[in-house]
Amino acid sequence: MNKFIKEFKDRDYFYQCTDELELSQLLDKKKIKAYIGFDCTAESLHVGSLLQIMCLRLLQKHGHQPIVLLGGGTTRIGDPSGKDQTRRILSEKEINKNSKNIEKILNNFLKTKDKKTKPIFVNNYKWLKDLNYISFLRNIGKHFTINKMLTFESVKTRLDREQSLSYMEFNYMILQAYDFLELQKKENCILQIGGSDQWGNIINGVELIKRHCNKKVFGLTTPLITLASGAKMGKTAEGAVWLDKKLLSPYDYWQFWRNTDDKDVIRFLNYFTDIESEELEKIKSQNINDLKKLLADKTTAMLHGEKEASKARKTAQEVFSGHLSGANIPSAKIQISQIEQNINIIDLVVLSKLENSKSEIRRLIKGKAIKINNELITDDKYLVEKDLLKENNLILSIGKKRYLKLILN
RNA sequence: GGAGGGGUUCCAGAGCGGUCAAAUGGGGCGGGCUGUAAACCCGUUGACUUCGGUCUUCGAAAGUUCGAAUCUUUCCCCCUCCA
Repeated sequence: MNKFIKEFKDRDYFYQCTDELELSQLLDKKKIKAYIGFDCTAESLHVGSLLQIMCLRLLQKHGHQPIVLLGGGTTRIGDPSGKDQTRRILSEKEINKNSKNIEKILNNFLKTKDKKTKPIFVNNYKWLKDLNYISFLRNIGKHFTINKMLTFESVKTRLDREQSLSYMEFNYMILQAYDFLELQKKENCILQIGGSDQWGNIINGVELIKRHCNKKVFGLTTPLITLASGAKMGKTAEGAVWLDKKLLSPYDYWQFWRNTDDKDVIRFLNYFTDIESEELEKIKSQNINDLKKLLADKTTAMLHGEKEASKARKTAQEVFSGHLSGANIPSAKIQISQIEQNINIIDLVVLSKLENSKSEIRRLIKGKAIKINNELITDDKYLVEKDLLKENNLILSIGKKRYLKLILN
């Protein structure tokens, strides 16, 4: 078996392939270009896309060149797969902004000095925006039968539930197939990878290319990753686990991985780090908490860099050791003009922006959650002395996980 | 086109003239236990408060009433069944 395919399987990225044997043989013979599409519905990617990103990294590792397709054009249509309702249509401006940001994030993971595996970024808006309707129907549309399109899962579920599926969305799969065709012609791309929900769309592309230019290309899908709790990877109740430090700080990202369920740790080390399987085999019986730290270090470094990862680790060490020196605690500056003499604890918390509802802060105080320099505050009328603030070593904490050093400015 | 059912707080879902800031479950948050995990237990979950209360919420608007999430009217949106 080809090495890329082997590792792809060892890491459990494998779900389905259009022709595994032939693809494997082809990969043995030459280096290829493969693509994954990312839609631009949100301003950033979240960990739900991480497995896809890991696939691109794996391609690079084995000397193949990844193509990142930004769905600037298709996002204007909206993929009905896995959606039971039409998505909100985004404005052109939003989509452009999103695609730029997503490109930046992906580049964090994929940047390399090796020219041969340097990621190629393309935006399908480039070729979709000027499509001529008549010629598109004649050249591309003729290869699709409605009979077949109606059998696709994404279409079927909508129709079964009598939920409307607009003609616009119905066309999505044709456009995605057309993307593959374009990439095949322009870049000689011969493989599309995607999540298992993309299988139908991928197949369409493979078939279109076969009919249109009588060429054989391949599709490969990854399984849907779920947490031990059964929840989908990527979204928590507070929101998505973003891969953008403006939306989720490196520290919080590190914490996300540090708090992985015991049952998921080995699996995730395999999925989301570059640790080789022999290596993983050796370390997997180590202390579970050390493994979680390793997972957090590796994943954070991959996205935000080594520096941020070790910073996050140090912060965590200080916060959870119980010995606060303040050296590694995140800090916030407070305008001196906002502080008149001594300040009420509630107002101080609001100023710190750790929490902005005064009712909530009162509740937290009642619930023994708020501390100043590790001293529990039990009275919501407690006054914090201004002098204490002046010394710049006042550490405010809420619960066990939220800490902030306040600095007078 | 015909008949019916519904829109409730983060989500699901009760309430159907006052005792409703609204049951219950999930989720979140906080506390306990522990290992920053899981499981479990407890508390809490609209905002503001001088802790007496005050203000804003039950699709939208108008109305009936001392009093409306609950009744009436209009509008908007969803769903189910039949053609």
